[in-house]
Amino acid sequence: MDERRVQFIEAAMKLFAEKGYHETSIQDLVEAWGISKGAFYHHFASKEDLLLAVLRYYSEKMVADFMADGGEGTEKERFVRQLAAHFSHIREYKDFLRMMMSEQLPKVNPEVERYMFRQHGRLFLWYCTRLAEVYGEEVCPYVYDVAMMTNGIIRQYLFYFFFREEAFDADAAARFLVRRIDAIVASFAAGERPLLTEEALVPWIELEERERKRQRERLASAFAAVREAANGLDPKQANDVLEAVAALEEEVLGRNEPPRAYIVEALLLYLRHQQAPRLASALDALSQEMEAYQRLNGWEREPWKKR
Amino acid sequence: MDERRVQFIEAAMKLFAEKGYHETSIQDLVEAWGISKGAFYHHFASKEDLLLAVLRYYSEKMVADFMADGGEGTEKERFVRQLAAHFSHIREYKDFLRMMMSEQLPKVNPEVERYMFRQHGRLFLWYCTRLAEVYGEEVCPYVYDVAMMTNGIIRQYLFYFFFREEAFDADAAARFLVRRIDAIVASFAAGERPLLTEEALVPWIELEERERKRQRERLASAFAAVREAANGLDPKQANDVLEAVAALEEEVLGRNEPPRAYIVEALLLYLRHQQAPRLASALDALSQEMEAYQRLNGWEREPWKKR
DNA sequence: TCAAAAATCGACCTATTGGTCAAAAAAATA
DNA sequence: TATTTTTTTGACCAATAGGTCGATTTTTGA
Repeated sequence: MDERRVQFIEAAMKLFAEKGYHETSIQDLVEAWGISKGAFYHHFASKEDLLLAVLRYYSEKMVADFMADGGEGTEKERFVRQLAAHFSHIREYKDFLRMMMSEQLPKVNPEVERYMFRQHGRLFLWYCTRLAEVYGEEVCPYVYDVAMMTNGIIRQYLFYFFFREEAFDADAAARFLVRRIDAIVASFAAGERPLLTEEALVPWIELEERERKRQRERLASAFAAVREAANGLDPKQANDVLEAVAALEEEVLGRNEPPRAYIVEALLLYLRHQQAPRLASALDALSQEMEAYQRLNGWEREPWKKR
Repeated sequence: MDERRVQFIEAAMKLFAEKGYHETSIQDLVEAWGISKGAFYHHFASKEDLLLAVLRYYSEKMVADFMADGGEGTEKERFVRQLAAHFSHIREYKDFLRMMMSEQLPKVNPEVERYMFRQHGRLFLWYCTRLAEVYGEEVCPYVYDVAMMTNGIIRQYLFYFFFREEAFDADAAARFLVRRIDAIVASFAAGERPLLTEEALVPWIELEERERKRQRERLASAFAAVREAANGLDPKQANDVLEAVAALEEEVLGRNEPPRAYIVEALLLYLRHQQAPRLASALDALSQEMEAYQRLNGWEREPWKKR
């Protein structure tokens, strides 16, 4: 990522954590960074865009770090090491955690909310699979409960860890907490019924996933509608249009990366230039669906560039 | 409390939970409630005042409800019943919890922050004493750890409980969770060292308490300074002043309730009317300390009334 | 019944905010 | 060196926010 942007993101996070998102004006940001307002808007499309970038940057960094390989040894040893690493890195994420846990996550932007929600689910699922690996098959019926409790316990301790000033032994803490989790796991022995079941959780943690799938279908049918509309054209033109549509579909649905804006825009422009009213309205619908699809996938849109 | 005010508070919480504090303008509030802006400012001194009132109202209600007597039976049975009651009332506090847990607690006002922090500590201490009662003396060395985990687990489950639509068996959930806590408690058998010790926690949970004590001392010395200054006056006047000061001290420090503003103001006015420069500056210092003291005690100031 | 007090109204004010833009400076490219 | 592109500037803008205030209506209480 643009190095300059990273610097800005880190400085912004500091301010956000100190004063809160809403209370930090762009003027503040710009002064702290020693540049002008115009320059700010050269790097970020809006204040919300900055917030999203900040959240993305830290969240991604932290989750990746959390999920890093724990090295050699048994699964449990690795798990302990993963936790310990996370605890000892906590100071790096202090600002981020403070923002996330103790105060506000602005409701300003549904995109932000959705993104954080998804991250939450991602972490939870990671706990589930990791705990299954550590404790083997016996834990599986209760894995959601164990993951829920593990998550809760760790969150709570994290909350404490950065309120305390002195250093602490992250390794000992991790071992200590895992021993508690051992006890929780062991307590399920007697064929007890779990509180959380997969079916009860699926709508919660996979709400996003499902929504994305549905949007994908909607998008596909928008493509179909454009193809349909192309039938009304003369054969030569129809052929051109269909090829362009195919390319567009490939760009948007065929790859696992964010579609390249210039390709999408170029193809749309080309298609719009085919003078055909029926095509035009189908294209409007299509571009709307494409936008929704990208938003749902949390693909970062490039900051707006003047030309 | 003013019934009208309560209605307003509840309506406001709904809006805050839906749209977020910052995104809810006074215009929105006023429209939702069907009154005018002027009327709003008749009931609340400012938007922040409203927020504080809202937070206070719900927090107090919820904590009180949580800490309600659990009825008959062994301590553990009562504890389970307390938890179950809390779980089943959750829908009443949905808005509040959503605001507190999943998203924003606006950083707008240090008073708000301090208040919520204190509530947090209060709940934690409640867990500590309650767990000690339930599990007896053996748990005492680990009670802070157990409380921390209990708190974490319950928070996390609460978070889940109100994302789920269907009803659930609060009683079963409480019993289920307490069984896990049993296991955690049992796991400490082997004379293990706790992670959290009282001395490590005291600065955290009693930071407020200590600060309040210190402020009390500062206030007392401000009173002493005024008395000192009164010595320079002629005997008759000095006597009047000393009596007024004593009355003021009684009002502010002697009772366990918020001092009545009109008494404090009247006495200050009276004292200020004694033409004595040395007294005046001591009085300035005093009124400042009094304000700080009240703020620290979280005493709600009456909404400003026009006269 | 009537005057005093409380509650309500809504036009109005000021300050600030996020955001724009034409022009200038700096950097990159040829 | 000349020219194009990127980056930066800061005055400017419209919108909106929280908040005020004198006038008006409603309620209270004797």
